[in-house]
Amino acid sequence: MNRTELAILGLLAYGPKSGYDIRQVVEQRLGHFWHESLGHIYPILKRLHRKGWVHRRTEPGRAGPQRHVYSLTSDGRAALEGWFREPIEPSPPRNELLLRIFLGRLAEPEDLVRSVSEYRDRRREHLERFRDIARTLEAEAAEDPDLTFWLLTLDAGVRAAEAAVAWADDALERLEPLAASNAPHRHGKDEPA
Amino acid sequence: MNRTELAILGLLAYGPKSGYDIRQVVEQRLGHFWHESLGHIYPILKRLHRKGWVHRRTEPGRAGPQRHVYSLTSDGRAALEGWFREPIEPSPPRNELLLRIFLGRLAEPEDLVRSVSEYRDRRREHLERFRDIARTLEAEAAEDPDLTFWLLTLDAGVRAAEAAVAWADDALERLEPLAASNAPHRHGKDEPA
DNA sequence: GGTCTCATGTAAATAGTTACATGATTAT
DNA sequence: ATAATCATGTAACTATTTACATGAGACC
Repeated sequence: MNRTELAILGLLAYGPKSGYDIRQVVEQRLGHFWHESLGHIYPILKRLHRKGWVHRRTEPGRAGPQRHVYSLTSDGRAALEGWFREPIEPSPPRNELLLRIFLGRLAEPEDLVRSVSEYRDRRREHLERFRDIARTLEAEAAEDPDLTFWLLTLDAGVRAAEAAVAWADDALERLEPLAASNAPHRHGKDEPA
Repeated sequence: MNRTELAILGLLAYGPKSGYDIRQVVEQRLGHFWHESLGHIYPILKRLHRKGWVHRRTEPGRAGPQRHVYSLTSDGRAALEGWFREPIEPSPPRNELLLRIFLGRLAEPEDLVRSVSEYRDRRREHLERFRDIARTLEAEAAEDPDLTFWLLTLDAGVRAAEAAVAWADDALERLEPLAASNAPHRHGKDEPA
């Protein structure tokens, strides 16, 4: 069962939505751990409809483009519930920064330092953003029955970002000396064995 | 420029390899942050050859299947060096566990608890494995010029896994009470708004 | 004799992104 | 006027996995 299908079913369980709506929700609420493009959402909605997991209604009395609103059918809800019962299998890792570090001996140390710095900055921004959102949610959605779950996803983001920043700080301490000793007088780079 | 192409170029920079060899190295050395399947490696090698980034040599005097050994050309090395100079753009997130947590109100709390427990166990195993490998490397490859870089990738894994386990522990503390109050007397599940 | 590892590759399918195409409404 | 937002969808492309197909040699 496709992950995108599940994500969409999950969001529809909270109420009917158009493809465009789904995109908004994914971007605004799931953005820190999930991503979907419109070019993917529309075909998947079509597929879900073919399978009978969603019902499609065209909003009447609209000028311009038609608005199609989708809602969960009972089959769709059953599929969603089935997913919750299934184990999650880890997705194969692909961390481009770590690939670059691993091959680090082939690179100019300054390039590694820059790569890690940029990563650290990005993760620091995430950290602040996640904390901000968590604070806002705690204040403005204090009564929401979903609050616990949302805070858990944010906390996961915060912890991961903290660990990433701490790693990057440490990595920079080890990489900067290499760049410093390399910079003053540059000959040709050593060929790897 | 394709990430798999880069990974393969990077490994070939350490010496000529066959597709099969590359698979072994990816699995054994890059396994904690990178993945490639054979069905992907072979076509990519073909493509790299077409682009003139690798040279292909068929090993003579072998019975059975031919062994094709690839090595970097200077164009290939240039491509690799270009990559080091380029910024890394973050890949769109897709965290299935967090998706499940986010939609948690739709699930049975026990299912959430199980999902998080399994995740925690998996990450704990990673943690031990990474620490093991780091210890082994420090002892057996103390002189290797790549050691620093390898240890950095492992440290990233260790820190990420530690943060993940800590998060999971905390999440379980918040989710288990929900499961407990749910389990004794189960009526129908509440419908979401 | 059977299974594991070595060794290559192709084919089919799935997943997903980006660019294209269209056009109304609303705010500046 | 013009840009942004609302709104849908398709087409082309890229990436990637899994299954299939083949066969030798080594080990048990």
